[in-house]
Amino acid sequence: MKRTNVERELSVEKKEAILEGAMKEFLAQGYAAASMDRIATAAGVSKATVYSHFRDKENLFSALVEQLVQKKFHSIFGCVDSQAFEGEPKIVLRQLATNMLNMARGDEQFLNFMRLVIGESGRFPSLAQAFIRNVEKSAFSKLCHYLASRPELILSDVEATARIFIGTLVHYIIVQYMLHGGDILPMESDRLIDNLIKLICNGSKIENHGESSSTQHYP
Amino acid sequence: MKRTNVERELSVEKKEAILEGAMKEFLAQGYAAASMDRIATAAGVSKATVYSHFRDKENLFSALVEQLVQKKFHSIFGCVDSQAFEGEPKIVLRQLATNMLNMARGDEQFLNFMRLVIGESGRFPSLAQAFIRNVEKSAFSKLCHYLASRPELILSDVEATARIFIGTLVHYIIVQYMLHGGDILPMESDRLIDNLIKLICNGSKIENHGESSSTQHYP
DNA sequence: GTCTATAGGCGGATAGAC
DNA sequence: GTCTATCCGCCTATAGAC
Repeated sequence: MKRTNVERELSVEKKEAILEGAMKEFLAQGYAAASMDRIATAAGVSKATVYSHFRDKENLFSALVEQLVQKKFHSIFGCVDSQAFEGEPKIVLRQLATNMLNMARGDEQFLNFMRLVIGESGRFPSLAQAFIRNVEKSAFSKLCHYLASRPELILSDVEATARIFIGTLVHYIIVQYMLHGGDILPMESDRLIDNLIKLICNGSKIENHGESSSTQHYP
Repeated sequence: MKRTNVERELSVEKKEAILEGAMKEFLAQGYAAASMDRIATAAGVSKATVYSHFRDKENLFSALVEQLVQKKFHSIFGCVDSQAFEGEPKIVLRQLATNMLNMARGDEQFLNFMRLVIGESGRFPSLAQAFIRNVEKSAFSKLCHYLASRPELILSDVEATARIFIGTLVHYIIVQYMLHGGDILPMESDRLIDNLIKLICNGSKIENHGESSSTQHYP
């Protein structure tokens, strides 16, 4: 019985090593160009061991992306503790936006993960949806709750406002960092953030034609 | 001499056929999974003919993306004639946003093109930059000029505002259409557009601390 | 469970006839 | 310029020993 436990633990260690090797290979090469040989080598196991833990390449890829989506990139605001969502909007929103852009800038692993999810979203729609469910939705939901909790923000539509906020920042990350647009369309991140916050915090004196936003629950 | 001309024309036709076949294959399969055999078959020529027109797979891919970037997807506002950029902001901006989302929704060819450019932007940075230079920059520039031409819009920063407008819509396209988020994070496009336009058109009573915006020229 | 060795196929790229 | 036929390597996946 003792030997079985040891073997189980070894097996689990190998499985984790395989996922780690797969991460390096898939993030660097993309799905199609990734090689099971190189994954095995990077994990320090034989190719047959890889196939004993994962049915085929597709299966390994799915397992990897689901793991990354649930653990490593659980939220776009991943590096932001929940207590940061308390305080004046101008301060909190600036902090949030700054953290988001600083996290993405230069983090080639994160940028490659986004490239992979978007690039394969046509052939792996369920993985793209897993990404939405975990990363995008949790960030969106957190921001909606915060926006709705601040009475000084009289927003006619909290969800739409959250989309504008996140969309502006994600698009900035895509153009400047992922697509290497920094030299072609330069724009200081602080300048964008300043204007985004001004728009949201000052431009909210509009008629509230929606349902009461007191007991609303966001996705 | 006459035979030479005929041969030249045939050759040009074949080259165009190859690019057309390459478009189908690359947009459907991505770069790495695309096959030169299938491209040749789709173009109705032999594989050797493909290699007589293009040095290798990378070369063909680059030529294709550059062509698509310059011709087919020259502007995100591609389907919008320039004369549409005249009139009241609330009307023009709504028309612009609506056209943009309608163009992207369901156009699998366009969505696959975006997936390809983003997905390969790590391994083909110069193609991503070609995309920025042609598509993103021209849309951005048009919008900046329009925003600056409307005196009723007192925007403290035209370029930042244009980024917010385009970023919000591009992010919507990515989440809803490319990543299949429509069922997970539903949001009517009109609802987002309404709020975006309200924010830009009503929330612009802010101090103008920038340089005069009368004779500014945008990228 | 893990390994070595190998099957079997499809990939990109080319030689040489016409 | 275009074709047919072919080279050779790397790919995914598996068989069988330990």
